[in-house]
Parts: sequence; C-alpha cells; structure tokens
Amino acid sequence: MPELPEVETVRRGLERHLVGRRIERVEVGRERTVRRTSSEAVIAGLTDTVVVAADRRGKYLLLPLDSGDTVMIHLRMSGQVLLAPGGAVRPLHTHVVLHLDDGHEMWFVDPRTFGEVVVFDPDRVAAEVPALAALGVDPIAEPFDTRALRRAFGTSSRALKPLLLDQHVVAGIGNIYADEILHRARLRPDRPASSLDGRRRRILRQSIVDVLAAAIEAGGSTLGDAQYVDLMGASGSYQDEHRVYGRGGERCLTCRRGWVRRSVTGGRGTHWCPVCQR
DNA sequence: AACTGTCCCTGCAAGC
DNA sequence: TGCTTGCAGGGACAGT
Repeated sequence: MPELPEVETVRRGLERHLVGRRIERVEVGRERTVRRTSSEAVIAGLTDTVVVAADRRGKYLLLPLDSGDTVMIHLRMSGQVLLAPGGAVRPLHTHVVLHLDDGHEMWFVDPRTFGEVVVFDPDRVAAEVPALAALGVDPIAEPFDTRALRRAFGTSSRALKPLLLDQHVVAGIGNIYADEILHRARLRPDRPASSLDGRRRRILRQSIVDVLAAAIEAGGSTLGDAQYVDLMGASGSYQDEHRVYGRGGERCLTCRRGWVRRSVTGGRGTHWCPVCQR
C-alpha cells in the first residue's frame, strides 16, 4: 500500500528519469483511471509537454509541466508507476502509457483501479483537486516542529490512530505507518490526542519523522498482496523492519512480554502491543 | 465535531 | 481440483 515513503521513493525515481523528458504520445486504456476529467483531457494536457519537476505532497505525486499545468498521480491501494523500454510487454492493468522522447515508456499500472491520473491548472487546485488543497502538513517535505504537531493535534478528543490517518491533519501516513509510528512512540492507538502532554507530543513527532525517514531509506514496504515496487520494479525492504504491522498474535519484538493485538477500527486493521503501548 | 458504515475494485487465501 | 466467500485498503460520501 503506497504511503508517504513509497510515494517518495517513486518521486525520486521520477526526478532522475522523467524530469526533462518530453512526452510525445499518450495512451489511456481505462476511463476510470482518469475519472476526474476524461481520456481526452489527459491526452491533450500531456501530449507534447516537458516534465519540469517531480514533487510530492503526502501521498500525491505532482509533476509540473512546461505548459503551466501539473500532472497529479495518486497510487491509492495498488497503483504502480513503472519505467520501461519502448515496446516492452505491458503488465495486466496498464491503464496509462506515456511515450517519452528518450525512447522509454512510463506506465501507470493499477489492478484495483482506485488510483488516478489528472492534469490540472495549479492555480485552480482547490476547485480541481480539493483534497490536495486541504492536505495537512507533510512531515518530510515541510517544517514539522512540535508547534506544527500541537496545531495539528490541538485539543482534539479523537484517538491518535484516526488522527494520524486523517490527511487533513498530517499528510502521507497510512495504515501501516500509523501502526509503526504509534508503536515506536509507545502510545496506544485508541488514546485520545488531548491526553498527550508536551513530552509525549515530542516523542510522537520524533517517531513520525524517524519511522518515515527509515522507511524511505529502505525504499518503502513491499507486502505480499498489493506488491508495491519502485519505478524500476524493485521492491522495498522496510517490511522486514515492521514491529507490529501484520504481526497480530505474535510476541512483541520490542518488550518481548506482550502479544501483538489486532483489532479493527474504522474498518482498518490496527496492530499494537498492550504492554508497551500506553 | 466525531463516529460508523458503504462503496469503489481485484487478487489472493482459506474453506468447503 | 474448482468453486465460493471473505478480506485487504485510501478516501469520498452518507447517515447518525
């Protein structure tokens, strides 16, 4: 499941291999992937433009073009962005193909089709991609000090886990990293945000930064089912460092006393150790 | 404001 | 072996 570290890994690949390239031709094979606008709009918006940068905010990939427009790619659950030699055999569920001026192709592959591609005018972001305009602080790309966390968490009575998952609050954290962050911070996922004192808020802030940085360093997490891979098709390795995610029923690796619990909150699996997370 | 549930979709694993 | 069922999840949305 691509979250901030996976999207950042893809962004770095795009920065190296896509920026500066001219898009000569575009194919859209599935309307649902471009549902925010249309095949025609995406093809017209991309054809004969040059990608001038590779940015990211939260889980959103943002590629400004020399036309003044920006391409937004969201991988959601199962999206992949892959670079391939021209004419290579495409995987099943390749929905968008960009033909580049260096002979390569960029593929957007997405079995579950939650992901999307849109070309929009960044001056009209609030109208065209409201969720992007409403995003909270990005803990890696933007200054993220204790004050930012205090502003984000404020005196909210909400539990920590749903708050971490809320993209309006902190951008880029999904289910895997929320569980890992809370475990590192030794905080229970159901603990109300308003119960944190300044010291615990600082610990949580540091855990957010540390877990995300370590995961980026490892190239993200590649799990069995959704098969996240980077631009060149390589797997990440942070799954080997998961302490609680996917470890329900196992002995806690941190305290070696508790058993990792798996519960469901808001329809999402939540993994945590009742002994070391309080 | 905060919560719960539903939907979108496919691949995979478990169970019969 | 071959079917059916359940589950995974980000985010939009509706209802309470």
